[in-house]
Amino acid sequence: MSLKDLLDNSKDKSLSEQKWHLLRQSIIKRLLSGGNSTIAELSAELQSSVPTVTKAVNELLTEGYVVDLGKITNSGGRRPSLFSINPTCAYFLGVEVGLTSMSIGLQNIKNELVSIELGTSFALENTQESLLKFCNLINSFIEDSSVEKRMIVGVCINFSGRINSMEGFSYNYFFSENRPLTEIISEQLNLPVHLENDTRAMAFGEYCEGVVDDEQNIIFVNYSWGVAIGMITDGKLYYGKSGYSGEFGHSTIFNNEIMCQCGKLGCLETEISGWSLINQFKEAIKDGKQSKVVLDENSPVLQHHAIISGAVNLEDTLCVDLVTQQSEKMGRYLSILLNIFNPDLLVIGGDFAQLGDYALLPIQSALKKYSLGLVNRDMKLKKSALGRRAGVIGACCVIKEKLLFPLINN
Amino acid sequence: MSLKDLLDNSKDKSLSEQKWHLLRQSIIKRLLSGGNSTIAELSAELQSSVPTVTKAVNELLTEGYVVDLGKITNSGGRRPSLFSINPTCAYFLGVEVGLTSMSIGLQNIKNELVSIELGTSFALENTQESLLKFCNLINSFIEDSSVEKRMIVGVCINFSGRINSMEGFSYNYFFSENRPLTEIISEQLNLPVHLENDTRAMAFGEYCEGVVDDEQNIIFVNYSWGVAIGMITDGKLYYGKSGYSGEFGHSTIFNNEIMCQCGKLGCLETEISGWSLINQFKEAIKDGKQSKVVLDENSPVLQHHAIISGAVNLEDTLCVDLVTQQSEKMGRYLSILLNIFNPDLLVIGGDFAQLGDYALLPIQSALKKYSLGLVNRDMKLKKSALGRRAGVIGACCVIKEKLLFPLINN
DNA sequence: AACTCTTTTTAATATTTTAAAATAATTTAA
DNA sequence: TTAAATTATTTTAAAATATTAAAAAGAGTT
Repeated sequence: MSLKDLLDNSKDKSLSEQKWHLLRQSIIKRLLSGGNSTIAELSAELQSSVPTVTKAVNELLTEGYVVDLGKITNSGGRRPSLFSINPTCAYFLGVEVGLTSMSIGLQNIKNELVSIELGTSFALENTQESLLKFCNLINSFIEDSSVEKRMIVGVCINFSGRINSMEGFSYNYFFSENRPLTEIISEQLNLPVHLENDTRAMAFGEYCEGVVDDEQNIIFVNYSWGVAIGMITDGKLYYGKSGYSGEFGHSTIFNNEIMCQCGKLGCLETEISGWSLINQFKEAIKDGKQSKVVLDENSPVLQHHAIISGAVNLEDTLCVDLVTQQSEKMGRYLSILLNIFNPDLLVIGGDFAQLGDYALLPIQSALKKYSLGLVNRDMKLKKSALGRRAGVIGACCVIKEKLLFPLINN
Repeated sequence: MSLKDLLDNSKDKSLSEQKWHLLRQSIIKRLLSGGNSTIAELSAELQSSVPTVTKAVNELLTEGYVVDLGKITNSGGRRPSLFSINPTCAYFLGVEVGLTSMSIGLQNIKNELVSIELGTSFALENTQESLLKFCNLINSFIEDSSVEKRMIVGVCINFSGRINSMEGFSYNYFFSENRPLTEIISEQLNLPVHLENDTRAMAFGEYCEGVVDDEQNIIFVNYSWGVAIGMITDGKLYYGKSGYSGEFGHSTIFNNEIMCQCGKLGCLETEISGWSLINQFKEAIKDGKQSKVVLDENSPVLQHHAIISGAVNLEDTLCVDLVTQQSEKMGRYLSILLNIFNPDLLVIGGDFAQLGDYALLPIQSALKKYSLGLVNRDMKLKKSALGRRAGVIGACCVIKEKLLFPLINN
């Protein structure tokens, strides 16, 4: 029993075999998206007769894809059996890689988190050794988990740098000119591998298991060290042509002379981002402002966390002022996106989401001020619900979506 | 023979009737999207046997939905019959309303323009009389056309003001609090009516019949009196929550003190738009600049056209300078959209598209300068192919899509 | 004119649906 | 409380429908 034959859509079958295969897929699809169902419900929705559906469900039952949850009560009459996807029939692995640490998580097919490991220390370098170390850490995680490796059907790895999801190439880290990185890692793990942009994965995580209810048009802002957005349009993750969409942080917005990490002048990130926050903090101290927070000169990332924590935990005036100013600016420029997208929901995620209302309220008021009323009234503003687990959970959801796509979109 | 029963998806049929209905729909769908087909092709793609498909096609043939185009040659063997949608089996009406004129067009189901009337003078006012006049003009157009009214299956009307496509309400023109405007017009025309944003319709027109080849992620810029964008994401027209998406022109971009037509300060339109072009022209004349163009003080819209025509037809230095400056600015701010969308294609439409390279080249160079290289390399920049017919043709395509949606998405 | 390739038709086979009967549980009424 | 009526699922077998595979037909090629 493996998902592979269920997903296999090769055409080396006779017509009636293909149709039977399609029916089985439709049942799985229905159970995945619509939750548990009775035979009668499946029959009505899949436009197949009760005897046919019964036969197919029994087949899936003995193969282990589906489990019988027992009889349920209804408004009189014979009680039907309720069927569900067997949650242990497939698992999905999600990995998030940072510069100094990585996180790994494992979910079953019902999106239930089986195991998660956040912030394992790992030095991301552009070497063969680093790549092997990376793969070994993942393999160890799998061995330590309670799940048999053969039950894992795929892996999604999030990178913050430039990657091409479609072709499986990574440009900033683990770069390899000839072969797609996915192929190399796949060889080490012996599992299908998909590369994903970290912000996009976070957005999808919030969509599947986070703060999103029924909203179908969503902008997720990853407001952290840098700034990027992930978009869900009409209920589908948006990629753009090559999967580079969402680079909001490198929009040329300001006429300042600050050089961005990307090399251009005046990017949004030069005034609105974790790294610019540090510069603003240092500038203020130089100007004689006082603060309870002392920065660790060795680690920029720790500095960024210290300022955010200074605002939310210590209520340090300077930190609060700085994040408020930034957030209001962020709101002003997010209003451009609001006017363009008319979204149902705007989610603030990333490290700045920890600030809660310190970030959300200035953003909200700036949105009110700068966006069109009609568009602003249509939208809800919320904070990420998954926090720092968003990336890993999102990765698990992404690889599930990718692998089950032929099944889900038919 | 009317499309209605073919589109009818009501569930008051037996299972086998429903399935048969679905097969017929699938054949029509295939012929609409994939072009003409033989029975063998249909059989392979629809996963039904040749005898079954033959029976269904023969049924559609006698009902008049499908026509036999005769035998075609292939690589030896018996020559198959090629089948096509009957182009006269359904017609779609598109209407574009401006403040002083309107345009109407009629297309058949194969997107062939049967009749078009551009720039019929009509004064758009918020009165009952104006609305009745409007409907009468449409009814006259239909009578004057060679097509029987009963063969027209729906109407799409484009407005430039705020409208809610989903609910059928118009806010700026023909406003009615209680009943959706679509309902009122529908009563007068005795046809199903859909309201659409003009820029979105233009974008869809270019997608279906204009400059778009196979691109699936497209930004269409309606660069005219105002500025708005229409988006196609993953091959589908994007609306947002209520259909207000695309309001790029009212993004707060500048820190100037110019009041926009929308009432806010610093909108993109205050420096980049047809109406701002007039102000810039007058300002320049006041500063002593020379120009061959003399503006008609009575009509702002004519002024706007005069300056654009001055640049493209007279090669007037001032006009060329102004549109070049504006276009470069436009390119700079479009680069934000590029970074966010990573589109395959950026289409410049609206009145400024008449400028050709006077507009396109400055936009292109600014895009190159301000957008991310990766994203810029992914994109093609093109000029609208449909010109001022984009709105009407787009409207026809939109109403066809709306009505055939259940058929197309199954 | 025979051969090859492909579509179309035909008839046998297989599958699915339909409808009726059986089962099972709840609701109502005596 | 108990039994009948009601509601709804499940099973069964007959009927309807679609598929398969073989044969026929059509059209070009050797």
